[in-house]
Amino acid sequence: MGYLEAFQRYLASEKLKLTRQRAAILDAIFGTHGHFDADDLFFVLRKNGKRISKATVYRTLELLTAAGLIREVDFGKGHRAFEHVFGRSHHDHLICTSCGKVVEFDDPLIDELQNRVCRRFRFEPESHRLRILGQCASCLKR
Amino acid sequence: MGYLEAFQRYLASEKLKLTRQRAAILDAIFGTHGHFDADDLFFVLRKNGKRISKATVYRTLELLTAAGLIREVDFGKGHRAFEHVFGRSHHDHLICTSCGKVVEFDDPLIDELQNRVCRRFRFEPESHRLRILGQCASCLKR
DNA sequence: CTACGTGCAAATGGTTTGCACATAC
DNA sequence: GTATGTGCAAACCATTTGCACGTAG
Repeated sequence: MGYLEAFQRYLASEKLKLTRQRAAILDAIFGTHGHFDADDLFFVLRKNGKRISKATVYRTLELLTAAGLIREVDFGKGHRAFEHVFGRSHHDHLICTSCGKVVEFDDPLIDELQNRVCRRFRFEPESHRLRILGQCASCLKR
Repeated sequence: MGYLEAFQRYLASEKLKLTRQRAAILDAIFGTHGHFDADDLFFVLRKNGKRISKATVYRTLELLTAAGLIREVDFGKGHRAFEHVFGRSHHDHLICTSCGKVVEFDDPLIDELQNRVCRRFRFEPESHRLRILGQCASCLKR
């Protein structure tokens, strides 16, 4: 199942419509890799000749988050960034505090930790967000 | 060493001054527990008869973060929240996605994980932020 | 004394919203 | 046909900033 189909299912289940704007935004998102924000998307769309208002971009980002196709990530800064969820496996982030480089990683230890902590406090685990901060090899050399 | 002394040291090292406003903000912060934002602080100060402008509150929060006495935490929402660092040991957060309750925890496994990941990607670890999301016991009962 | 700090009010900037018009189903 | 969606511009709102005045060291 592709991302478009997944989105259509969500839209149908909520009695919402698939518009040309929403399809274009979806393509723009899954046509690129890595993290993006509303502004990035707005300019990618414009470069492709799609003139879609920022209001619509924001509204669609919210929709896609609710649909579980993307999720919000937070690397500080003063604005929101997002990343793909659909078609991607779980991962966390390692961030260089000097140059801002972001490396994605996955380590099974985190699940063990998550379960242990949840058991201890009687929570039902859903997900987690782990950011490790440090300096990358090239920044260390300088 | 108390938090005031720690702050004074930082100020002196940066050739900055300890004003009555800064002292009042510091007291307001360490006189309460838990997380807070600029607005909370502004109203606590006002309740105590201290009329300090929000601009100064924001400027002081930045200063205290730089001094390592507090740190920014992020629980979503559209604004910044902070928590004490001074006098507190390291911990991470377990957050209930239903009621928003925040539980602080510490588990040594996270250090092992942090070191392992950093070794793998040749990073020098500095710190991490882990949030585990789930449902708390009382929300599960409902 | 004088460099640093404060309050005020205005500016900022990402995000949201009201509304008239457009369109998917 | 009609409920939903879009574009636009205005509104929002937390945060930041310029500037004249205040004050710690």
